[in-house]
Amino acid sequence: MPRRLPPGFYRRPTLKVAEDLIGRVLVHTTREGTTVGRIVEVEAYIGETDPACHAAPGWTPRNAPLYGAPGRAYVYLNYGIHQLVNVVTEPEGVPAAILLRAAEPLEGLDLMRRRRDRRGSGRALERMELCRGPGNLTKAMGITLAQNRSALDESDFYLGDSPATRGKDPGTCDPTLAVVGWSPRIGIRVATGRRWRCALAGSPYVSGLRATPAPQIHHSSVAGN
DNA sequence: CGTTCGATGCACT
DNA sequence: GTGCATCGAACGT
Repeated sequence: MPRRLPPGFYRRPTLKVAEDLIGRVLVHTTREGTTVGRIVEVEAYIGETDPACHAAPGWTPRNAPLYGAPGRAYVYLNYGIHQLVNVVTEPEGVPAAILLRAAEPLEGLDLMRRRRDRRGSGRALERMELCRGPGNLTKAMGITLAQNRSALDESDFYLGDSPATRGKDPGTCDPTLAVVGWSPRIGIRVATGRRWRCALAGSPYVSGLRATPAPQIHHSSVAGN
């Protein structure tokens, strides 16, 4: 079993946490079973001065989790349909979070398919499609608004150290060796100059491959643990 | 390939 | 009333 990342992991500069998150595993256990995915794509939303951050208008009941303790989940409803999951970063009081956008499915693929399966017609989803995109990821992993504010060091869903395996599939690797690229965040019309989307270079599990410019490779090896 | 567009719910003005 | 940190079906080329 993966080891949970401690709250201190999240109580750091958000861009650093974002980079460190690539290659970690997301685990969620429910009555239905356990699903595990390796994080390959995230986006940072930092502070009231970031116009794309939900904290831009200042504190509200909705965005309150952003101002709370790091290492907790911020889940919200998007477009009335999709539930998007973030992890809160920075010291308490600094509103910032990281949106989980895509993962490489590792365990519980059948359960993911059942959760994703759109009613009626449809071929079986490929592994690559199960957790690609923030709305798809939460659906496949069974994450809902019920997880809002939950503490990842004691919740039944959490982020952890990745298994030691690496390099079996294209674009997969250990977080201590992850080569990441930075690009503009997807789906927003403001602050497009901020390249705060971080993805595992070359991963086929990343979303928006057609829609966005290739991530800029800037670096690097991330200090593990 | 590509682009458009409807579904859908809620926070905030 | 407006505008989303989206998705995928349905079309056009």
